[in-house]
Amino acid sequence: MAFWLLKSEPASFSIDDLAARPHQTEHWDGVRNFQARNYLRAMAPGDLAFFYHSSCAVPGVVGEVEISRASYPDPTAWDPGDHHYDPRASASNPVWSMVDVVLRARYSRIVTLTELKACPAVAGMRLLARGNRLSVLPVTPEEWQVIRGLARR
DNA sequence: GCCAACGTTGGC
DNA sequence: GCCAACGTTGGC
Repeated sequence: MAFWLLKSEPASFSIDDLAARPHQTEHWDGVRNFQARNYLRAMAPGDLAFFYHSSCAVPGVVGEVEISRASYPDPTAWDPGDHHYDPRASASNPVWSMVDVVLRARYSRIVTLTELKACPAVAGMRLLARGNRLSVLPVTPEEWQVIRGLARR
């Protein structure tokens, strides 16, 4: 079982939006970066991921989701009306993948990016690497425990 | 709104 | 295969 971090802009899709979904589940679609896609493909049902709010007033980890379905073709890639349409993709050549997630925890407070930067125990995490822009990132078991602990403070 | 960092594209 | 141009991400 592995740990991950999923970024989302709350103006587009927030953890509150996920909480409001039927069964609190959602397709994690629209990823159009190959490295991020490969991480999606490495996910297994039962894996856990932090839900991270980016490009907003207070960026940070706001909760946890569980991967409820392993990766499968992302049909938004060959929908010409979709914002993430990719002309290379088709039903026979999907190119892009997505997973399903289900909400597992909504933290009572945000573990802010500022706080993570100030925490030596997670100084090496991928999220904090210089110039990092990936929307799907691996998290180590140690980082998972530390951040989860911060959430309870 | 600015800017640094990065991935992708396309000319050569 | 190189590299400049461009688009995107995301913090500030």
